[in-house]
Amino acid sequence: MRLEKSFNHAKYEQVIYEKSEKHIVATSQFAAHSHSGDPSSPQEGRADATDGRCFTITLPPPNITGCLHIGHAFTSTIQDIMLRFQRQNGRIVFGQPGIDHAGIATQIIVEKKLANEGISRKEIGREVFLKEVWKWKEESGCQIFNQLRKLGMSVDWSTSRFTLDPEANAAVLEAFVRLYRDGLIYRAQRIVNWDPILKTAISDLEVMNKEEKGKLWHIKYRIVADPDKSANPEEYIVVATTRPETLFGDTAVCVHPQDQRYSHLIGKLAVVPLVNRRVPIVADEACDPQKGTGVLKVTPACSFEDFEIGQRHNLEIVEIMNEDATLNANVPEQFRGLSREAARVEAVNALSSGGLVEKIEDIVHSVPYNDRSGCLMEPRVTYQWFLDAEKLAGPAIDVVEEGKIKFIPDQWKNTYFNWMRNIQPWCLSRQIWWGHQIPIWYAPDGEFFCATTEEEAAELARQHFGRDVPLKRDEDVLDTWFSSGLWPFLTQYWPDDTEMLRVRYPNDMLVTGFDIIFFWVARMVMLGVYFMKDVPFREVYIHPLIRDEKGQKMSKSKGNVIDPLVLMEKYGTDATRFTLASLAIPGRDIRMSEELVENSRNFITKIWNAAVFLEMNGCMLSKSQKECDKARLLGLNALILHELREFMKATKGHYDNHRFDLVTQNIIKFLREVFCDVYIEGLKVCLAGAHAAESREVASFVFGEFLKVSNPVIPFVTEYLWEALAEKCERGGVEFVGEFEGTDMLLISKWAAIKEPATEDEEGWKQADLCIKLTDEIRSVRGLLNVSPAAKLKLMLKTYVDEKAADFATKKETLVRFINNNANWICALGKLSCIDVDGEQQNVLGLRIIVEGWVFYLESPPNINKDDIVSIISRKKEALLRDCELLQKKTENLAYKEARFEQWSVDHENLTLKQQEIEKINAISSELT
RNA sequence: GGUCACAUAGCUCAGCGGUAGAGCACUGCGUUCACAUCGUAGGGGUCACAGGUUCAAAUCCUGUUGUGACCACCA
Repeated sequence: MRLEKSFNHAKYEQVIYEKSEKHIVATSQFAAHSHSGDPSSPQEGRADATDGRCFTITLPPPNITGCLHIGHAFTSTIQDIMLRFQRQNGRIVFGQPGIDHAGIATQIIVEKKLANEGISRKEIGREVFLKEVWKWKEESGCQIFNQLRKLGMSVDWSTSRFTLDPEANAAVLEAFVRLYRDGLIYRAQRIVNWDPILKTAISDLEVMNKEEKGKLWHIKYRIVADPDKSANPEEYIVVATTRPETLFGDTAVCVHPQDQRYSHLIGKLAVVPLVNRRVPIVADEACDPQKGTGVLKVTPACSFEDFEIGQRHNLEIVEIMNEDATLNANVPEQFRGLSREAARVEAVNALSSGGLVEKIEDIVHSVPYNDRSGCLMEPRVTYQWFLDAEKLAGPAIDVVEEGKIKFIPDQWKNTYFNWMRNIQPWCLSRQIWWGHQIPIWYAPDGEFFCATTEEEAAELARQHFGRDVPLKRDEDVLDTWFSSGLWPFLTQYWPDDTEMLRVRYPNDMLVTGFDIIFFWVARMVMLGVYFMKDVPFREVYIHPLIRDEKGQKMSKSKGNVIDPLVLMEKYGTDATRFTLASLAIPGRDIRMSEELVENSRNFITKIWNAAVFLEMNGCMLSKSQKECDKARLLGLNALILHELREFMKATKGHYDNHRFDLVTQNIIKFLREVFCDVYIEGLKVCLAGAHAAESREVASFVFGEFLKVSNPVIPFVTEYLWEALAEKCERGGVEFVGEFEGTDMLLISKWAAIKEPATEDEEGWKQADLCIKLTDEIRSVRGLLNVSPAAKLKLMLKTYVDEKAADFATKKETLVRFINNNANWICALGKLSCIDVDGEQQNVLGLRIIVEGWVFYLESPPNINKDDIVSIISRKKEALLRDCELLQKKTENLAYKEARFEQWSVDHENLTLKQQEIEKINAISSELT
């Protein structure tokens, strides 16, 4: 015996992966459409029906800061299943691996690391700092690739790209320059979300609003009725604010135009306390009369809404914050240099002592934080580079509306549309160092030039000024998502018109989480359609979020993270992948627990044990197996081939529809309930008899196909068994261990053709199916009566419910012949001593088993009393009566008969049969009593 | 405030017009040699509620209630 007790994943996964790699590389060669005709060519027989196009997935590039977490494992498993399924079915497949430089995240980490060594970024300067980041990237950047290998990702790692490699950098700058020259990128002074600790602008998308307790200060602003006179101390307007420290930047007071309470004040001036600035009282729809006092203080430099009001009313912008959110020189001296928190306290004190605070209210409001750094945001007016996203959004909406990109599940397109239709200018610049530096050069007078290289910029400057001027490059870098947005074509060496770009773009599929739709999916569509004139991918599979078993988000601080690396160590990669696949239900958050992985491991052991059985009985797999439509003599074999056909058809459908949860369900059901419980159990008595050779052949074939079908989900154990049970391995006593050769791997094996069976074969599986139902009934009865499996009972075929039917004699002859030919396994499954098909003797105390109209007597087991039998019979009768009632109602429905006659007929026939069964049972019951 | 989901067995979830399904949990029986990481038999649900469409609704539509997510929101 060569197979061990169970699959030793620790020992073989890596070996198998290494053996797979050459096939993975060979099947992902992009030049598939130029068939060489060379039989040794790895693409032979591939790629074909798809005009030579690759099945391509661009894998979402993980951050260089990243370590494989359960979310990566999930999304990667889904993608790898897709790749493996397509590969098995003969296509060239390509998964584009890569890593993202993750600007802000990486800079934070390296800065912290350096800070621990007592080095500050500012001190060492940009160049040295960047060297440090690259050094750090080389040291720790690629560990996630090894983790993905361990997960079995079947991609050609030599094609990996980094978002900041030289070619990527050139492409990103090229994209920027083109967009700039097309008038879509501009520099503007606008209000942005500013992180005062990182000292950079960040994206709206990275801002998380948190509900917090806060205070609403009601502050009196005196009114100046006549600009030539001073304010009347008795006349004032009360504004309500949560941020009194920003009043130093107030340049207006705003009320709603229809608000009766304040209409008389519109056009007059108000005096901002503490700074004594006279500001206009303006009317604007943005002011909500219901909120606060209905009066808004307008600080264009400190609030998005105020900034817009300021634009509408042409208000002055008074900046009051430094880049670290301390107050600047534009505030009265006593407040300068204070932090915003301290300034708030001081401002409120000053206002209170002046009697200007009318009321302080406790409220709950939402406050914006940087999701990444956790820092409270400070809106600030700064110069930034913007992309006019609105212009790109139109076409990006169209392609989804036209169905050129399909979201799975479909409803996510609403989220996409919603965002696209309200799109804001995309702030591209970040005030950090790690990333693609913006390709803009400034002349001393502030004039700037956009070019991909410094030389080109210098040339532009020369043309502009008529002489050489010193140029200084913009210090800022681009938002990380800008390069990500170019990723599907950038990775194929755009802007060069490469063959791989033509073959791989558009991608077939993108797999990602819903949290990335705005950040990434939307940007790829906008930029892809813009630069490539075609969608970046045809389908977007949005997978759910993995939560813990209680439905909570996993987080390190909660300590509820499930580490996929631990799972893979403990239960094996196959068990981990199988579990993740079984959870891949589109559209709903999912709950994950270690227990589920344990169950999967147990199931894999079940597969293993089936293999052990086959091996023990000399059922060796033939690697040349091609189809499953041969007629078989033994009914059990016909049945399993039929079941295999159904299994393959259904599972292929689920793979095609990306329903991997249903794929795993099918795999479990087939292996457990069909292959093990029925087929192997029956086979045990058939391997010695007349049909032994046929049975070995069929068993091997079916199990081999099962391994193929399961391989995309559980590649390692299936690959191992495929080789371990292969005919050629049956070498004189050579120990298999460590000899995994990896030839003719499942990885590249096509499934057998699924053909409809010949008629005589169909008869075979139908009869066999009847007998399976019969043995199920027998087992059920035995279970209810607690009859020991050791007690073999005799079964007699008594009669058919409708003996008067014209084809009764033929039917009976067929069944009798079948039972005679297949008695051994039927007896084995039903724990019978024999089946008497003449059935003339009657045992009044026998149990009646009725299946599809056939009535059998089961010899009554010893020590069984009549009451038990009566009770079983009456239960059966009750069930039949319930069925009849429903069927009666249905068949009496004339509209139903008219609308769906075929189905009605089936129901009607069924009803007749069941009614006859009830009559039989009634007769039997009267015999008993 | 806007949008989108979701409510089915004790738990986690499939099913999405034609007699309610799985896994786990639970109960009985069982180590008969592929498998105790197991086998075998079984119990358990008026499919949130109310209307409507239909010959027929868990399934389609409308509303109600509850839950969740996302977007907007620093008065």
